[in-house]
This record gives sequence, structure tokens and C-alpha cells, in this order.
Amino acid sequence: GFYPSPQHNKTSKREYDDEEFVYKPKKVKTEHDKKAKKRKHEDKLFFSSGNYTTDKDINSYYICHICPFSWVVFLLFVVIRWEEERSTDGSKWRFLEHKGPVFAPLYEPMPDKVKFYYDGKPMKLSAPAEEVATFFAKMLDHEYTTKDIFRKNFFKDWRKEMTSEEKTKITDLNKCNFSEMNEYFKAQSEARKQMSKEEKQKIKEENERLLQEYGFCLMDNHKERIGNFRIEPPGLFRGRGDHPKMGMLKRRIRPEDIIINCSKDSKHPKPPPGTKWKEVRHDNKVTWLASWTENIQGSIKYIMLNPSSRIKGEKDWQKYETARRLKKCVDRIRTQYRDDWKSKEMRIRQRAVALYFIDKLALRAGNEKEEGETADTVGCCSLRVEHIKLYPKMDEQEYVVEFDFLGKDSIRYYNKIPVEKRVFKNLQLFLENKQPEDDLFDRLNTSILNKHLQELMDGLTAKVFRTYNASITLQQQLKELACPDDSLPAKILSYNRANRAVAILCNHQRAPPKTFEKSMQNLQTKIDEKQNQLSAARKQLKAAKADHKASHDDKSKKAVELKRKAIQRIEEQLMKLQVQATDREENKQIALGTSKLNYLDPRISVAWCKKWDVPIEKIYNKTQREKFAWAIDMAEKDYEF
DNA sequence: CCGCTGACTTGACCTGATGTGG
DNA sequence: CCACATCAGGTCAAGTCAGCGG
Repeated sequence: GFYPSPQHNKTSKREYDDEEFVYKPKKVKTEHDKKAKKRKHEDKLFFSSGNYTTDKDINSYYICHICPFSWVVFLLFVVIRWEEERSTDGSKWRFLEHKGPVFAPLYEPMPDKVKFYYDGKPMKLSAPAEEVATFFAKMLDHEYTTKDIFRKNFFKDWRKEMTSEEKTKITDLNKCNFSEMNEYFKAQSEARKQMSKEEKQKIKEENERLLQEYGFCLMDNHKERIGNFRIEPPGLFRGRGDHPKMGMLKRRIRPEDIIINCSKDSKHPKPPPGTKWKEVRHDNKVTWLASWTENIQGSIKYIMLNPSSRIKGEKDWQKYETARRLKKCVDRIRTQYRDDWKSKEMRIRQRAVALYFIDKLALRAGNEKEEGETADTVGCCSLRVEHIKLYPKMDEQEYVVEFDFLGKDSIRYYNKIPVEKRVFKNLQLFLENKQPEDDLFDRLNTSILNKHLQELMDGLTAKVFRTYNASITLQQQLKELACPDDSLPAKILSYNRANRAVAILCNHQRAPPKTFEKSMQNLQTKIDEKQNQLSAARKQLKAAKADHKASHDDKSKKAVELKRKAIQRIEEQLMKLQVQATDREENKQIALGTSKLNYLDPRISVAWCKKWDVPIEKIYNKTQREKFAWAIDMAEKDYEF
């Protein structure tokens, strides 16, 4: 039959390899690579030699403009040499100097009057046990602490911190009473809010000092902002969704856990007195400044630069260039995967249908995950039979597929879409003889898919489709929604709507704000008031007109004009409110931030602002403008993604 | 291949700061 | 000026993807 039984998997996979080899001779690939490399290189030059500036860059920017010719030549020379170096050996920087991370504040024991009770009796805990207890006490109001797994994991890890006496005594979490501790912390945070202006100012200044000292590094002659210079404090692990490790103790990170990365010829960061770094290395093939291994999943955490930094900006820019290259060949790729739906090989059909979903629905790739280590979530390649339902007919539509699964961060993806008949028939085939918990695409994984994509276009991976489809959707929507005569608020509403279309495509959700209903009501009240105001003003105008008709004097004429203006103003205010209400209502469960920050080519937005005369501040706040400085500098009003 | 690890991007949520209207 | 709502920024979990060694 067409569908090979599982034991044939191996043979089939080997066939796949042989065939790929024939399909894509090495020689062709090298040619292709060379061209791509050249293009990449040219683009990079444009990026670096363009008016790309940040605050730190401002000197060279100005000098460049005062004496354009010599500086352009000089900078080009430096840039070319450096680009040459970077493109050949993959190094990310030449010089890197920083002060190392800031550690979490040490534990301050509870005041004696704040008691912990076990089985109704007060009990003084040893410092280590008490510290862990406070982590739990702080979360008492959170739903987490009612969950069985959370409590079980917490208790297990807590016991590890106890003295043997405590261990024998404390055997049941249900008999533990943390409420005094909890109240103490609440009072503390209340007190913090009640602090005087001066005290608050003092804290602010101290934070600023810390930022100035540790928040920046020197990378290749630029002072760059560090993204996260503070080490994560100890606490209880909060996974998302049904995480099997929720409640486990995230241990305190010490200097001995930290690997420092900086250049050899830099002033190395000093560990706190009496401590040592785990290691100091000089690896310029990576961008991080410090790293440590986290104890819950055993994964590595990093200290890296802020999005406004050259190294992040360049990477971001590169990402959008890859997506633009996809734009040029997406038709070809679509034709091919549609063709592949008819393939006589199962693995190719599965690959083609999966790619169709990724393209059409902007699904994530879906790597396999270790079972029991994380929440059970899926992406495209890891979809299981239980996640889709097929309806040959639904309402008016034919061949409807219903998706219902938990994606990244355990956010539910629910969608019903009509698909082409061929896709539908293929899906029926993939489902044959399978159990609900079996993989839908049993002959496919992200590695196979990405290898295939790599052959279709240099640098193409599954996530590029998300970037491409997000950006192209924004561009199209902006074109459709734009109306030159619109007022500024209306233009911004159009922009937000375009942004929203993307957020919906990418399934970027948020919990509706807690005060949503109320704030909506407030807004409605305001609108009603404005409307009353408006009708009152209209009546007044009518009266003024009548007055003018009767007297025909200058004074009454002026009064009419005044009333007209008043109405106009009120109308504007009303419109603004209505726009605001629409925007907010439509935005109830949708988060715009993620797509704005990660998926939309900022040059589209910048160009749109220039074209319609919208101040960039209306679209991007300060942080965002810093992150997208390169795009703000680069894009003109006719920019096409 | 194949699983594992490292590096880096993407993501929702939380909190303190700030703006706004009464 | 205060109460409240909103927002920016920070936090850190959870993805993607490449490369490596067996």
C-alpha cells in the first residue's frame, strides 16, 4: 500500500538521503552560496556604512557629516576590513570589556516577631529553610500554590534545605502556616509605596548608579547597553501551563557558577571579594558576556546586550533581509509544495502539507520535546492526531480542518480553516490507523523540514515564514486601510488594526486586563457625555444662527462662528473617544507587542509614518525607537518590504 | 543519522512609574 | 493633589536552529 508500515521507516529515510544527493549536486549549492554570500556582504556594507546611529555612535555620525568624504572613506575601509574578517571566521567582536554581572541581594532573615507555624505551633526555622519558606510565603495569593504538583515539588526541595531536626518535624506541607510571613511581605511592599519622595529618589539614584557601573560594556569602540546585567535571584520555578517542574527551587547563583566572556586584552571583571569566577574565557565567536547553568532544566542562561546594540540590530536586520529574499521566491516554493501533495512518497506529502500549514497559518516549527520535562505543547511538526479534526462539510464550507492545541507558553491555538481538497485527502491519509496520541506527521521533524527549506533558499528555515507572512501582511493591510484624509487618530487606528491582523495571524494572545470591563464602561460614559455635549452645542448654534438672522450684526456673526468651532472641537473629541473605544475593544485579548518587536520589519512602519506624516513616536516608544534606530535611519517613504 | 548541547530569539506576565481626569 | 488606569521595562521561561560527537 501507499502508507508504509512503521518498520519500513528506515529504508524509506535512506532512500530520501540518496535522492536528495542526486537532486542537489554540491557544485550547484556552492555557486548558489557564493552569490548569496556576496549579496549578504553588500547588504552588510550598506547597513554599517549607512547613517546607522545610536547614542553611542553619535560622535562618528557627526564627524562623518562634518567632513563627509574622508570619514566615509576611512569608515568604509575599517568596515570592509572588519566585515571581511567577520564573514570569514564567524567572529562577532574584536574587543569586549565589561564589569561582570550584579548578584542578587543576600537573604535578610525575618524579624523575630514574624512567626512560622507548624501544626498550629510557632517554630523558628534555620536560615536556609526560612529563606525557601519565604519564597513560598510570597506566592501564597497565587493560584500556583494550590496546585498539587507545585506543592509537591516545593516541599521536596524545601526539605533538602532543612536541618535534620526540621526534617523530622516538618512532614506535611498542609500543616505549615506561612500567613504571617505573607502578611509581612505585603506590609513591606505597602510601606515601599508609602515612602516619601526623597526616599524614592534615593533608591532611584542608587539604581541609576548600578546601571551606569554595570549596565554598559565596551564592544569594538562602542559603549553598548547590556540587556540583563542582574543575575536572576533564587526563588520557586514558575513554569507556564501544566509544567511538571513547577514549584522546584531555583537555587542562588554564586560567582563560582559564572563563566565570564571578554577579550584577553580587556580589563577583566573582578569577582566579589573572597570569591572566584568559575571560568574566564575569551570566545569572540559568541555574543554573551557571562553565563551560568540553571538548575531546573540544566540549561544555560546568558547575559547579553540590549536590542539597541549593534550586534543585535544587525542580526535583526539580517532576519528581515532573509524574509525579503523569501518574498522573491515564495511563489516558486508554494508551487512546489502544492505539487508535492501529489508525491508518491509519504514523507514528501507530509513535508508539503506541514509546510503549507506553516506558510498559511504561521505555525511554529514544532521541535520534539523531552516528555515529562516540560509542559505538553506542540508546533507544526509535532502535531498529534488528537489536535486536528476533519470536517468534509461544515456550514457552507467544504474540507474544513479544526485545530485545537497548546502552543508555545501553553497558549491555546484554536482555528477552523477550509483547506484544499488535496490537503484534506492527505490529512485523512495521515490519520489512518493511528491513535489520538500518535504524531500526525510521523515521517517528519523540524530537522528534515529545515534541511529541505535550506535547499529551496539559502538561509530559509520554518520561522522565516512567520517573519515573512507577518511583515507582508502588515504592508498589505497598511495599503488597504490607509486613507489620506483621515485624522491622526484614525490613521493610528488603521495602523493598530494592521498590527492586530498580524497578531491574530501569529496567535499572540493576552489575558484580558483585569479592569477591562470597567474601563470600557468608563469610556462609554465619556462618549455618552460627549454626545450630549454635542447635541447641546448644536442647539446653541441653531439659536445663534437665528439670532444672527434677526439682527445681522457683527457680534452675532462672531457668536455663530464661535459655536461652529466649538462643535467642531467636540466632534473631534468624540471621534477620538470612539476610535479609542473601538481600538480597545478589538484589542481585548490580543497582544500587539510581540509582533511589533519581533516579526514586523520596522522599515515598513517607518516608511508608512513618513508617507502619511505620522510622527514615529506615535508608533514606537523610546525603547522601540532605540531598538529600531537602524530602520528609522534607513527607510524612506517608498520602502517596499 | 541522531540525540544532545549551546546560542540566540521569541513570549507572556508582573511590577513600578507615569500620565490623566476629577 | 489624589486615585486610578495605563504603560514601559524588566523578567525569565520557552521556543528555534545549528553544530558536534558518537
